[in-house]
Amino acid sequence: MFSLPVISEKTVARLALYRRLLGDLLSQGRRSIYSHELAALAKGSAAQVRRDLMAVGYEGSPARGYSVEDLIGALSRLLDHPATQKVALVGVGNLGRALLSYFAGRGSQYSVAAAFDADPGKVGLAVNGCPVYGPDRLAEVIEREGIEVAMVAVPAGEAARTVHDLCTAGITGILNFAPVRVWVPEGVYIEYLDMSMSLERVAFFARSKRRTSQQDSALAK
Amino acid sequence: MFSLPVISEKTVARLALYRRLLGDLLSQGRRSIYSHELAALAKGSAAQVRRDLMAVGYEGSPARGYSVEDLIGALSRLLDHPATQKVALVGVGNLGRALLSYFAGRGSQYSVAAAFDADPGKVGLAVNGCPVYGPDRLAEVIEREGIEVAMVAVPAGEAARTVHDLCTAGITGILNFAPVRVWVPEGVYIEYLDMSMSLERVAFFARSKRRTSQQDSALAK
DNA sequence: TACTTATTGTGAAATATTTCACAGCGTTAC
DNA sequence: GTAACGCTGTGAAATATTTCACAATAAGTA
Ligand SMILES: NC(=O)c1ccc[n+]([C@@H]2O[C@H](COP(=O)([O-])OP(=O)(O)OC[C@H]3O[C@@H](n4cnc5c(N)ncnc54)[C@H](O)[C@@H]3O)[C@@H](O)[C@H]2O)c1
Ligand SMILES: NC(=O)c1ccc[n+]([C@@H]2O[C@H](COP(=O)([O-])OP(=O)(O)OC[C@H]3O[C@@H](n4cnc5c(N)ncnc54)[C@H](O)[C@@H]3O)[C@@H](O)[C@H]2O)c1
Repeated sequence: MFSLPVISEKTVARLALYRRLLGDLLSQGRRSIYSHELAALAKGSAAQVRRDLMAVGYEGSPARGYSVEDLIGALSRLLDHPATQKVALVGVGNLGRALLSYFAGRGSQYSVAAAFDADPGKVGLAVNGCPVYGPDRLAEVIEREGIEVAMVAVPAGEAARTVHDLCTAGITGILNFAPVRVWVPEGVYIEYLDMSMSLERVAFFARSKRRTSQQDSALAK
Repeated sequence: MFSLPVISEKTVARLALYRRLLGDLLSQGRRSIYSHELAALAKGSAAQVRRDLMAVGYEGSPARGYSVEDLIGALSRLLDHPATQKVALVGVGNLGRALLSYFAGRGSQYSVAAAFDADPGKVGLAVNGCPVYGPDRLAEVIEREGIEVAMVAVPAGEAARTVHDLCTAGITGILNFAPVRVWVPEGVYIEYLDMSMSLERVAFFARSKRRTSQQDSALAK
């Protein structure tokens, strides 16, 4: 039993990416892989891959590299909850429905066990197999199901209240799709997934790319 | 006419956030703001805000801070295209439809001018005011509309082909929602918006939070 | 067996990012 | 008028992250 070496947010993001890439590789029948190969897939450097994997505790062999299967296992032990983790969704609108279909579809580590919506017409339905409750039952259902992580897809004006209620109900991790920053207490991790800001970033760098690179001919192939 | 001081990806992300926060502020009637106030909203430091704003070229006054309105203008001149920018969407499924409703709804800088889907039953429809074309018309429509940025929401297996076609059609910025890494030529900027990886990150840090902090009582309020 | 080769794990260097700290400057108060 | 205040812009220090470089090592070869 030893304390985690404090893994940086950036490293966790890359470890999750490695696992995804390794999963593809495994399904293609690949048994082992070298750091420089994984680096090429992840668009990073071999040294970075090795450095990141130090945090995981899994060791490869100089001759064979890393066992794809074992490395996925080691990453999963680090990244995943021991049991399949239940997730809540608040806001079953256009985005919420897409999320339900996405997370229902795949045999994922995560299952959306409860959804909440203020629209009485939606309460009581089951969307993609997930029951929809009224927001008044938030605390009760979250406690009963043992849910610790939630996704927020309510209108921007409702997000602050929703996030506060989730924190009160004992949630410790929140993925917020509403384009507003909200306060959370110590001990709660919140991440913002803001699609328009992503699009702004893409548009910005698209323009600077265009300005600085003439070699679009690389496409010729 | 002077060359941009090469703004880092992280800085651009924060500048976009500042603009969003300033927009909220402006609509609340706020006229000016100090770096430490903006920092508090953005969960950063005052020094970081000032450093970031150096890249924008806008200067505040020691007495009044920054004019909210003028700063939004300066950020927009840096971040935005001179004209409202047209965006393409490929894949009008569950996620694609949500995106169309989202970007149609707001008087955004970005307008989704064309959508593409392989399903013949969807071709010819207008979803949220956006026409849906067949994938065979990708190059033609993108050229005609002068589109430079695209969002990809097709199934994972189709993403590589779709991205390649977009690059060939002259797109220089791509926001990819499909959970696969794909190759793009020099001169094209691609960003991955991977929701399951975001959720994994949230679940991971939710657990480490829980382990390290007892002061959930901060919620008491 | 001994030699060759290619890779890993990691200390140390290099680089990128963030924070510190303070000179300089409008504004306000007297 | 001028002193005091609290801010901005920025060089320099501190910190975080990435890359370099190499000893250690396992496998293949003869
Ligand atoms: N649609 C997208 O693709 C998209 C993209 C990026 C961001 N977003 C953001 O995600 C959020 C949801 O977007 P949407 O398009 O699904 O909106 P939507 O209006 O279609 O859905 C919002 C849902 O939230 C429910 N709701 C409202 N208040 C609630 C409350 N207090 N508790 C529980 N449920 C409540 C409504 O009944 C509705 O079903 C918005 O903040 C939006 O800005 C959406
Ligand atoms: N639904 C979500 O909330 C969600 C969340 C995260 C990621 N994603 C990813 O986004 C992508 C789309 O998800 P979805 O739920 O909308 O799937 P979906 O199956 O509902 O929609 C996919 C759409 O793409 C179209 N399509 C297929 N091949 C095409 C091609 N070659 N050219 C143009 N159109 C094509 C299909 O006709 C369909 O309309 C997937 O890669 C998925 O993994 C979805």
